[in-house]
Amino acid sequence: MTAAPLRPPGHEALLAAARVEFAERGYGSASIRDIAHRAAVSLSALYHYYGGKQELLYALLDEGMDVYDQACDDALAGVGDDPAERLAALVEALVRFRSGPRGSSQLELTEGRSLNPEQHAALRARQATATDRFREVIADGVTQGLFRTPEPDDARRMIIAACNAIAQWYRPEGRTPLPELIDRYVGLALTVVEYRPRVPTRNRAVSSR
Amino acid sequence: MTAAPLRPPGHEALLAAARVEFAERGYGSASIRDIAHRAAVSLSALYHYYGGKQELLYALLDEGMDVYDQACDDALAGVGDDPAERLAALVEALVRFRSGPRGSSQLELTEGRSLNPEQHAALRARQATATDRFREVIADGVTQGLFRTPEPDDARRMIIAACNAIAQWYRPEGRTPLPELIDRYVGLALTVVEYRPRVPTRNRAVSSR
Amino acid sequence: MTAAPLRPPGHEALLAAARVEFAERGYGSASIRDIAHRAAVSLSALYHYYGGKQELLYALLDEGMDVYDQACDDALAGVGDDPAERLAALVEALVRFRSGPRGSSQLELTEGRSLNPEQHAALRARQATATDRFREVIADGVTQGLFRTPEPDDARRMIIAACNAIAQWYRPEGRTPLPELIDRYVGLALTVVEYRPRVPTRNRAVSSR
Amino acid sequence: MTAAPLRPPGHEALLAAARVEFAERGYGSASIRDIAHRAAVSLSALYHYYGGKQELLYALLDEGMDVYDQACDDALAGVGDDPAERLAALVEALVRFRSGPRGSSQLELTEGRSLNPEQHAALRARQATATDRFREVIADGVTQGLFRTPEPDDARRMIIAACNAIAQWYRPEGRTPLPELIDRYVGLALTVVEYRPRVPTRNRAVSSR
DNA sequence: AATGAATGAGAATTCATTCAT
DNA sequence: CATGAATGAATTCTCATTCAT
Repeated sequence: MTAAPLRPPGHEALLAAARVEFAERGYGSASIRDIAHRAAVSLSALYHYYGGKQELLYALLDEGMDVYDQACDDALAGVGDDPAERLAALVEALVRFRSGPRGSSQLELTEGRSLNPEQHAALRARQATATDRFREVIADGVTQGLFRTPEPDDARRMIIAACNAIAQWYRPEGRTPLPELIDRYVGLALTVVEYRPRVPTRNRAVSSR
Repeated sequence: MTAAPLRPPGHEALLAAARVEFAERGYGSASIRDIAHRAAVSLSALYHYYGGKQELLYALLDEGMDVYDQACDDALAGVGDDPAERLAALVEALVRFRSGPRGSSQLELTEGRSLNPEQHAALRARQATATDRFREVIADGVTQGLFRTPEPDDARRMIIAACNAIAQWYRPEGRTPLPELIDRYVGLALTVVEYRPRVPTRNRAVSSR
Repeated sequence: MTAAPLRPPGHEALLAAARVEFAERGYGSASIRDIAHRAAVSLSALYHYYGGKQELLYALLDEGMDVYDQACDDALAGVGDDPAERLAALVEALVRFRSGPRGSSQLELTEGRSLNPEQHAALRARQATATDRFREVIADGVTQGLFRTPEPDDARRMIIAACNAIAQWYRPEGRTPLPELIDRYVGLALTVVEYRPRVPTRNRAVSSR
Repeated sequence: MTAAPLRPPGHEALLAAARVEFAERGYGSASIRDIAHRAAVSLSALYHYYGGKQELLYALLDEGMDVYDQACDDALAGVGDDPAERLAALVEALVRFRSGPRGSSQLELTEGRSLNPEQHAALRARQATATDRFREVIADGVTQGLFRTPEPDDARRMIIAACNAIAQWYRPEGRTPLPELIDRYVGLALTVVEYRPRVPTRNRAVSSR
């Protein structure tokens, strides 16, 4: 006797197929038949698992947020309190997400409009949470005098927009290795917030005498 | 006496209506009936002017590029040779475009996929031209030692992505006046390219003695 | 001052274009725009000359009957009273017509249904006249004992059907020269009516002694 | 207990309705809505069964060929080797087909142009097979000296054209009983090929002495 | 006389969804 | 649980025709 999988076997394939079709054609032009076909699943099975096209899209976007949230949490858990370190961790998580399969389509950014109001609201709440992670880290840095940017909101938007845009041009088979890409975007982010590292404590103590 | 418009009167309304519908619902979900209705034009008239839905989208995106290209040319014509000045001019043009009605939807970025291959290629060619304007200015700045960024490509992508993203959140009726927004994004752009102004020649001459 | 042509210059080209389009696509699938385009005539000009699609079709079929009727009259005028000679003349005229450009499409046979009742009736009246020519000649032959066929109606239908069918397979650029084709179909027609030439009177009188 | 029909119940009605509409109006002028309506079937059901208008036409023509082929096979199976007998059997089958509901419209002859190239080719291949049946029988008769026609191809075309034309004028409710019609067309066919029955062998042997 | 612009009616077709089994 | 058949609503688009000039 084997344990039943939590989700039917078709789910993963279905979500992957939906991601491809929605990304390639857009929600409105994508056909639910093609999605089922691509997933090698009967149309009826799709309707058995999901309530309809919209719900499938929502499940897709929601699962993407799951993955991204988890990645952010993991990244932050691995670093200390330093705002620069934390910002770097967030940027790394976002760059990894945007350069990977789950985030390579900007479905969350563009197809939220195709959800019904409740789904749309729920998605935006999750997105706000994701934005807040950046906002808080940058605010911390500013408070501590490490980030000198006079416009933290613009800086945050710029960083996130830049990372999101990676999905538009980055191809994993290209010549830029991911670690190098991460380094560069972390560097850019720190530039944008105008990061000025603290002078080591010992020196300052000395000079204060 | 004013020059007669080159295009029939319905065109402007039609393109405006199409922009709204495509932006709100996405190409696939937008109905050509609704577009005609919104433009207060008969469906037949729409087909009289444009060959179909795709062609309407193409005309829309193409006209947007016309406006943007013109804005860039005008902006560059008003400044001198200094790379920082020129970059500032380009950023201003892009911010203005993205915060205005023509560029407030990111249709060019997301709905190019809905064009046929020829249209898609034509659009991408125009987009490449637009990108090149930034690339050249940044390259100039780097060559002259004014822009210290080690990764001009990433810097360029970041600046453009940030400006593009303005369309996602900026509302003209909001509290940020456009000139201030421009100032901030110009500042961010110069930060990103790590602009270091040349020391004025006279001072340097004096100190060199 | 030159005499104005009875029909505007576009007429011939228009009818020729209509014949091709109707024959290739069928009345319902043919586009009046394509016809005008093929005739290098503006759509408005077409409507200026003809009342509409149906009227164009009628003019086309009517003109075809003009040509065929004329051909039959000419053929009969060239021969004497002998039923076999007259039948041969009619067959020749029909074979020539069906193998030529005007009759190469069987529009009169198939697209009469697309005419309105009055037009349809008028066309059928002309077709009946054409049929009667054959009927009378065959009846003469039977009366005179030259045609032995017991079923003159079937014989007539067979001859006409066979000649009409030429349009389906004959190609002028093929290897069968038209005169030979005519000979063969005349021969077939005489076989079908079971033609038995009269024995010359003098000989019979001599032999009867 | 009867065998379940291989095709859904709507198919028969749909094909019959399509035959009527296509025959009365022509492919291009016939409306798929009217066909569905006449068959008392929803438009969606029609599309569920057939891929579209063209496919419906193809199914119709193909089914007509099925019926005709079967009729020819049955007719030939019931007679011996004698070319005259075999020709008579083929003529009977064709006259029966053309005077019956399946063949009363000459759709195969006129609307093949409305098929796509593949369908068109497939149909023509079947038509060629049907033609070959006549060709072979006539060739046999000529070889055996029974058919004296000097132009077997023309004779064949004439016979087939004449039988096909029956669809244009024959009405089952008319005064000609079908068996009589068949006799007359068999007689005509034998006349056209110039059939000369073999003199019974015994007599010839006797007389040759 | 001649025409380019405009249009309303209707065409084929697609699609998400439901339902009986 | 799972599915194949069935469907109504909506979509894009074409076309013969008209009309103002």
